[in-house]
Amino acid sequence: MQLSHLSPAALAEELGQRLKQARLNANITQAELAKRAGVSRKIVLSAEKGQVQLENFAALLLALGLAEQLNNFIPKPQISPIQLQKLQGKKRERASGRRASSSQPSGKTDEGEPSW
Amino acid sequence: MQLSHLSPAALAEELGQRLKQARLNANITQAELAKRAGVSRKIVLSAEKGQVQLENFAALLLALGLAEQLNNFIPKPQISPIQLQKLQGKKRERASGRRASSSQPSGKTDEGEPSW
DNA sequence: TATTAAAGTTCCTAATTTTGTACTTTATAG
DNA sequence: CTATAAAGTACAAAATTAGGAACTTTAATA
Repeated sequence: MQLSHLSPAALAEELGQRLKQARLNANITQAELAKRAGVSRKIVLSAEKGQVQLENFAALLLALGLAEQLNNFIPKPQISPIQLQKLQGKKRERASGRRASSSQPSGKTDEGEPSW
Repeated sequence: MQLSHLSPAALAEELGQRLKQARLNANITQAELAKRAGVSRKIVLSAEKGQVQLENFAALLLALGLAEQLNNFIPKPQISPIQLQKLQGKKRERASGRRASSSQPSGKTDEGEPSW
């Protein structure tokens, strides 16, 4: 499945469905999960539709024992190669962006180096 | 890092920080990311603190090209072994829970089979 | 097929988030 | 060190979500 081709809403919904499947695999009810996660049943209900606050979603993942898997998702931030190059000592805390050196206020603002 | 030992709030916050690091690695500003994702800059700001609606978080992931990685996180739901056993034909849409067969309305409600 | 508990819907209120603009602080290029 | 743009804060209004209880629908067991 191509998650990257989905709309934000569709992607959130997909995540909700996967959460639901995980709950069913564990064979626990929405009410039980809600209790374990310390949230209302309504949260579980809407979370499975993809409409939740990240923190509540996190609570549900924890309650289902799925938290560790998040490491595979967004791995602990690594300094990108491009940065390693530029940065001498300290780590970046802001995006760079070219200076208004003198003239040529070209249209494009970014898109210099692709991500990582 | 032991994500499973964190509180829901702390876990959400950790995810926000990782999102931020990913943005910095791509070297784009909050404003740029907001524009690309079609959300307000404030969303980016609070998302990096872990306070966002899942859908907005999804929008940011998409804008950063991190969506595919979600497959590693909550993999496409698989039917659990326990289910494969029980289910003959159709797939489960509700958690089971024992019936009130006759008497013994014991205290415990679930916790029969551990997850998967 | 009948029973019954899980899941989904509804309503109103309370709480929180999101928007948008403006201003302050601060990292970083030069 | 200085200039400047990125990041963070603040505030009021608008929008959305969350809480809680009650009620309806429906999957799954026996």
